[in-house]
Amino acid sequence: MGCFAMKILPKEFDVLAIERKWQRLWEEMGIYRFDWTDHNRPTYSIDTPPPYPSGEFHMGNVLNWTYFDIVARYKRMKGYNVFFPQGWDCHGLGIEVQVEKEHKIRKRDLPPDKFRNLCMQLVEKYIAMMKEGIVKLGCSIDWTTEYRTMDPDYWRRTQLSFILLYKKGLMYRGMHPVNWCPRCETAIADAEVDYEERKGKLHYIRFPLEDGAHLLIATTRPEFILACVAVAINPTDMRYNKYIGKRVRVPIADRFVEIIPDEDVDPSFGTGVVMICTYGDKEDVKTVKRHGLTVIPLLTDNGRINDNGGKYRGLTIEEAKKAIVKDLHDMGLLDKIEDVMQEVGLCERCKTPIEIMERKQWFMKTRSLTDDVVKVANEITWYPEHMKNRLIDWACSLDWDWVVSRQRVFATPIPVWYCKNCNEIILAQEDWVPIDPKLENPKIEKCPKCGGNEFIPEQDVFDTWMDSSITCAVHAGWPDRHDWHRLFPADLHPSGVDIIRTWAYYLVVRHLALFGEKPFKSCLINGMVLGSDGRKMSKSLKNYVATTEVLDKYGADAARQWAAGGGAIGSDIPFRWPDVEYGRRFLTKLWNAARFVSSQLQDYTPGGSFELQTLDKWIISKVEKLTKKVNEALEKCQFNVALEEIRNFTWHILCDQYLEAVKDRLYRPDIYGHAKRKAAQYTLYHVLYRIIQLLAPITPHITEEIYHELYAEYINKKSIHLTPWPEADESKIDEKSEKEGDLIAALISEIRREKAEKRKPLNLAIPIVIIYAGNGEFAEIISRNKEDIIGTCKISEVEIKTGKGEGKSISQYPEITFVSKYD
RNA sequence: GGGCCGGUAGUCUAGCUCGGUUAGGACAUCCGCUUGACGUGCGGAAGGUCACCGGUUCAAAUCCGGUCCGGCCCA
Repeated sequence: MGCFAMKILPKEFDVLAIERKWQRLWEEMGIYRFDWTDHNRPTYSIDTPPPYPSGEFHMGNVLNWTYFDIVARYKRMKGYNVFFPQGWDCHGLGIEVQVEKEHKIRKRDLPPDKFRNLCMQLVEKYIAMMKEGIVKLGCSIDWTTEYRTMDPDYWRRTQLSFILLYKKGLMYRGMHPVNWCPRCETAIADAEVDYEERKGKLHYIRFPLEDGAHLLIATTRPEFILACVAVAINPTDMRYNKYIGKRVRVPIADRFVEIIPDEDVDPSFGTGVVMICTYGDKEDVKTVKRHGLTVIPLLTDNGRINDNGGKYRGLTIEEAKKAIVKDLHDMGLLDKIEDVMQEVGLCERCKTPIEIMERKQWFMKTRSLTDDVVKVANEITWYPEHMKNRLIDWACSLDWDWVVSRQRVFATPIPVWYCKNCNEIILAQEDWVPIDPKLENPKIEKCPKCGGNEFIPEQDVFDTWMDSSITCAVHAGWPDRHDWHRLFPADLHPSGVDIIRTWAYYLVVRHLALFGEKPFKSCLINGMVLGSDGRKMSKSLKNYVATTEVLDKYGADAARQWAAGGGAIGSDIPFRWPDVEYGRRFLTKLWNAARFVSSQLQDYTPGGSFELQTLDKWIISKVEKLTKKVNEALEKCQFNVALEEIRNFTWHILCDQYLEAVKDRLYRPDIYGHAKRKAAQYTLYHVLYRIIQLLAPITPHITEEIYHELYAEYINKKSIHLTPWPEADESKIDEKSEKEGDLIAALISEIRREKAEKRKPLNLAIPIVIIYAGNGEFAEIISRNKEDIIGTCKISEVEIKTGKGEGKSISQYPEITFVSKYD
């Protein structure tokens, strides 16, 4: 090994410039690309959730991306061939709603391809913004994998997966009640419904019995009286069960319906008598199904009363409610109106109250897979573990199959036609996709059933989750690569605590249905980012902090420390400027420590002979233990633990204690000898290298910069992120030296502390220090290490006595005391 | 109503899995110091009934039961 020249780090360093430089160089070097040709290293694949580009890359994204970028970098250094893709989940109602607002149009006002183009333009704008955020955060993404779900090459896969599931009998078309947004005019899934507590009104209405008496029913939705198909009471309710089987007349609708028993009726709510309508709420759906009642559709797609509403036809729901309440009142059938709190289902995207409607829709048979979902959820490793309950609880609570069709525009087309003559479903063949049935006919001459040759394209499109719930297979290369099982199941799926019921659930159910396998082996959950006031961060609460504000002020390495250290994974993390500032101060501290090392190692060459001193062995032993702890923490995704260990070690053990203690040895080899200087150089060289390696996954930029200035030439890897991850070397763990070193460090601190307390400058020489070691063993240790003590504390003359004596005692070592004489 | 999570100095948080240090840290506050890496620093001080009640134990922030409060998700 020849001489190598370590550069002296400059005093000033521009964090943002360093970060931008490495972000550019990493991409140029292509060091984060997955190597398909490498069959030696084990693979590690991350199922990066493609974000929905509908705004900027916010602090919630920062938290999430930091988490799995740490994992990616850690695994890469551990020797894995890491696959870290990035896509964009483009389709969806959110973008459509934004385009409608921005251009003040409705989706039906334009031809579908024109509307689609407006959506794509908006998505591209947001992708550019979010991509900039991801790059600025320093994520080690393989950008050659970038994809957009709105590209036909992606929807080819969505369509293919549909065809395969249809052939397996897991997709069907049918009339079933679905959640319907009357503003967006589309079906939506359970997962897309938000619930909000609102004040409603409970109307008490008289329903005449045939014998002239009447039953008083209570309802929050009197307008649905038009679609009343039965009146239900609890069979155990002694007040009413004599009426079971009798008929009542429905006012307004002027029709007789049966009084039926239903155990779900709560006798204590309202009057204990409820009207069953098609459909006022989800309960109605169950009751109608249980009793085989007829369905009277009442609403049009845009939420107005339809032909079944008689004279109320054409009114909006609200208008109809008003009119009907008035008419009931005029007829003397309205007893009273009370305020009541009720849960209202809202469209997640536009906050319009949803309705329940029956339309022909496509469904996936998800409920038949629930047992398998539960089984797989138990096989997956969850970080933190209790999060698996969320998936299991959700899967078991689903009442309905997943409605996968949407009456929208900006989405993957459902690759199906219907024979105009016999209504036969014509499913696209596997080699026809991607295909938009609205633009192309099926590639067959005639209907296989009736021979008809005219086809009606399916107008509906897929739920966006149909695109994003096959990413594990798509990332792995399905269906184009024969070897896609190399990366499937994915090793890690990262997810937010709020989307376990959607993203994680749909991924599991789709991949199970398609391939009979779990999509990912482990699932890493991030909590929500809260504002500094402790509430969920949001623009409307005015506690929002933009990512660029943070990154441009303190840089990515500081922001990543907030994300990694702000709290445990899975728990909500408040955004705190002080955390980011502390992160930045740590970077400065690390830089200065590295600068000191670089200045002291100018003449250092690895090799040669020297003997490690107690404090050298002490810190080397401690850094091995640190390595062990960081390894254990990262294996469990305890990023906050790992970061805290490294920071405390760096700041206090290395900087405050070791560096101070060896300065004199480094500065004055003429007194202490060159071998002892070299021992300190060797120690600094190794300890600093170990620290920047352990820190590299969390703060990738500054560690890369220090690596290149100090180590690259010798280590001979073009990036610290390509160096092999350090494993703890047990042979260097040396309890005896640690014990001795702890004593020396404590003694030094105490002498310096006393000097400070006496208001003396630290560099002032102390003429005499007398140490009473308390026993022979301590005396021996202290005398063996007295040079470090003398040098660090600037002591002219030290006397070490074996017995107990007067003076100030040393914290943790009550038997040791010392006296400093300044006069 | 159900499930899950949480309640630790002025604020935020670690520790709780597997009981035993003086309950660790950050920010803020106060006092002191220009020290041949760093004043973006260093040294020091003050600040806590670990929500409450009970149990297990030689020993509980940690384990168990209950209560109260908050959050999230669901009905």
